Amino acid sequence: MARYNPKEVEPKWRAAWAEADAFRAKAEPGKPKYYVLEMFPYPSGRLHMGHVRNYSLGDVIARYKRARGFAVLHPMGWDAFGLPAENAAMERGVDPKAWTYDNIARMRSELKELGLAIDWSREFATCDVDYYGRQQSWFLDLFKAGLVYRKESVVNWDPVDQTVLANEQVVDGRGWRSGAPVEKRKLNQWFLRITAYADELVDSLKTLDRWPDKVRIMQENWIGRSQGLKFSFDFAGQTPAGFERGLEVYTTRPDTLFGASFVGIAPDHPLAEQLAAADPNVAAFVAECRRGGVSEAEIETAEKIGWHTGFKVKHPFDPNWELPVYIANFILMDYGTGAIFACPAHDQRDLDFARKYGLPVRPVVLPPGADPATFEIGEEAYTGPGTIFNSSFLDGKDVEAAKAEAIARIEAEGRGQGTTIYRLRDWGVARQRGWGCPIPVVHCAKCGVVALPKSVLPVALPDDLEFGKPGNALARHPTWKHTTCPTCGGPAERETDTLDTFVDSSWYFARFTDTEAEEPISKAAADYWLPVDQYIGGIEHAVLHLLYARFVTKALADQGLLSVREPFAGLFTQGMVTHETYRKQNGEWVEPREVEIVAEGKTRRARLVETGEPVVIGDVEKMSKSKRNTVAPEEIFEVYGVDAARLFVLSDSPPERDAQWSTGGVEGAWRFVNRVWAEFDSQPSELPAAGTPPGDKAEALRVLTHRTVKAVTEAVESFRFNSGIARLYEFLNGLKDFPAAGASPDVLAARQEALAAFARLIAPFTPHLAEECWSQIGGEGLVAEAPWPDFDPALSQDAVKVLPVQVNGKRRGEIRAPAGAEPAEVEKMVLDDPEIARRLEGLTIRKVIVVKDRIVNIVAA
RNA sequence: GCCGCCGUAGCUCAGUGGUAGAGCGCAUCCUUGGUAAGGCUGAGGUCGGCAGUUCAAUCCUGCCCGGCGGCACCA
Repeated sequence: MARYNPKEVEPKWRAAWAEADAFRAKAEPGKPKYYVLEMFPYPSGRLHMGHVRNYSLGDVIARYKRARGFAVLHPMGWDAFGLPAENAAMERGVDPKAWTYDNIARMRSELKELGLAIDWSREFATCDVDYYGRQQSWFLDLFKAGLVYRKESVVNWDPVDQTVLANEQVVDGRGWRSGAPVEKRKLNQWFLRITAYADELVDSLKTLDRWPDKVRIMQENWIGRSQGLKFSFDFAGQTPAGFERGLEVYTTRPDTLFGASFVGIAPDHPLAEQLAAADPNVAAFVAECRRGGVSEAEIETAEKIGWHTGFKVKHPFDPNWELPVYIANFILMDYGTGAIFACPAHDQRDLDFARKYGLPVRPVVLPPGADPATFEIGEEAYTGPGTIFNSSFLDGKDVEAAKAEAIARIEAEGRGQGTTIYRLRDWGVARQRGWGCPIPVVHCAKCGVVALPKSVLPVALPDDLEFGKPGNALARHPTWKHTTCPTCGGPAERETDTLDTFVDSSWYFARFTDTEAEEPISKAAADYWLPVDQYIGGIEHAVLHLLYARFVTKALADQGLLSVREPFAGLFTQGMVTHETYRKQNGEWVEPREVEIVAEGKTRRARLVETGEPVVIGDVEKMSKSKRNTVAPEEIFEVYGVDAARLFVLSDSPPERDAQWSTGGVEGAWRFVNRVWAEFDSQPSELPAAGTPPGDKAEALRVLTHRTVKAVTEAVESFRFNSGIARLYEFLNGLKDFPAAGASPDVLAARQEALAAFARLIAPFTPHLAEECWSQIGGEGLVAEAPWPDFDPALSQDAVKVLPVQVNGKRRGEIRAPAGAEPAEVEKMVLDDPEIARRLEGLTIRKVIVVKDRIVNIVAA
């Protein structure tokens, strides 16, 4: 008997797939198409377990859909621009371009080793000039359409990475990559007008029914649409300079206008700045407001503080009612108008503030069932539904009706307007970095900012950028930026900012549909393949990449480059790969490979392989370099083969949850691979002639086979790969009851059927093993090109059912009945059964419940 | 605070309105020409807690407890 040797078997089949060009995507009209895509990797240099999991998941889908007769597109590329290359350049003096392409070469070979059913002919990297040049082309289209603009604004500046960050890239006030506290800087910046699509980005989330709710909710929160009212207060008495037209505020609660107590402005509101310039005390207060931290915890606990400006405004519905104007630290300049009217009774923040400064608290929304005479607000604002009272013409209305009425009244008086506002900001896309896609515009002293004509594209990066020191290598290049203005022919300077790498990844899926096309996107190919039917990646991109890609798709559709308005019809967010952590007594982290686990009874202890020094087993955490709890895929491939690694990572947990890597687990998968092979190896090549009628035993095996096909098919369809694999384990265990040695001809034939199904069922998970097994039993061609097995519904269930019999809900016996037996018939069988009868002695039968093919319950007393 | 997910064997996880399952680990035994291995058998579970619906609840409903994730001074 030959031992299974993945080191020989696996490369052999990869070569066979390449030889057959098995995974080339071909648009075939009349055949249903399926586009499966995993988020493409950043070429950091090494494949990690997260990649193994991500791409194995996608590969299961790709192989399964192919077996199901779909024309499948499953491509691979590289998200190749970005800072790590520049950092490597600075640290090690290498060229970012060479570094990146070297990494790509290494990772490509590692990915190929995984045996993925990928059409490698479509591979590209975003740093290929063929790619980013075409990105510049559609960037110019958006420019022309007014979706790109430049403005001076306060931006997030990452002092470590020395670049601007988009709002989405600032997490808890820190740069998402560097972790450095972000500074505010006023810069000329390039923006993409994502807010023009805010409504559609929210509204069409509803159509993405194959996206996780979680991601849709996160995007909805991020866009943060709210309907409300913008209106102006007139000043009473003294009017500050520049505010002759009043003080504009935004509110979502115009129904509570009669509960107004004061008006608040943000510390960096123009009025506050004006006052601060004139009065050092105000300036000191504003400075104090700014000192507050930016983290959630700090904001949470920050006390509300205010400064009474001395100004007063008139209530819009009662000119004799005057409200004081405060500068308050809890008001944000970059939301709404940076000014609010406060209704303490129905807003907690306003209430905290009002209590502190002794301002009136007047309830105007009466909760259902409350008595208007006695209803009072304590330390908790009432924000629920109710009936408006104490509110003149709004009295008696519910909250929604009162909102509409208040807005109508304000609009009629010309004081303001019902408005929808968003938390979403336009996307700042310029980065002051050299290793990125150049923005195709020039600055001309005479003509200003001039977009280049498409005829001069691509604007390629120079090959001799100098990355040895911090800052923008493109800006300091001696000659690159000097050019001529396409409008006037005079001297001009190229824009030296490059595009955010999220721009690169916002359309790559469309380019994959035809990587040869002259134009950025081949309309015909995109129309055939898009949208991506199944997109797979990490949850960390829920509001970054996934939002940008949706926006760019819509914008490109409006420029006529695409037909779809949503790029990803189905989204799956997979969990992370985790591992136990280990530390020495001195607290130093230790890698799993340096540790051996010893079981002492039921407790596990760890020690260093080298010295035997005891090691503390810590928490299970995401594999990371800092905790040193990583396991290198190539070392696993070397020992157990690729299939065992794939199998384990797919079988360990549901794909959306974290998977915990363990040596024991991968060893279990490896043993499974060997047992599968042994089972196939034991099948004789001489088989009985077809048509041998199956006896009971053969029939039982056929039932097992067909049930397994059904269960695995359903599991794969619903992304429960781990369940599917669990069924395959059970299938293999079940096969042991039907050994080839000494089997009768009919059983041997049933075994052949079982194995033929088995090879095809494991093909998406362990493709190399599947080929070897398929070939062993004389399967035709490659299993990668074989159709998915069908199941016979009649065989996927038993002919004879074992029905448990309960008496008063407790199991008291069982009977065997033909499948589909009628309740009356079953009842008779049960009551005739001597064992059951014994159980019922002395009891009166009240009721007999027969659930067809399931169970019988006798209620007796 | 709001929203979402999770709680089943020692561990990692399947599963189902009716009989509780896999891998790993553990124990017993077998094999010793698959051997830095393989196989047989087995033990181990109030299915987080309480209540409700039901003939019957691990599963449905409600409340509670515990863990994880996202959002949040957004007017």
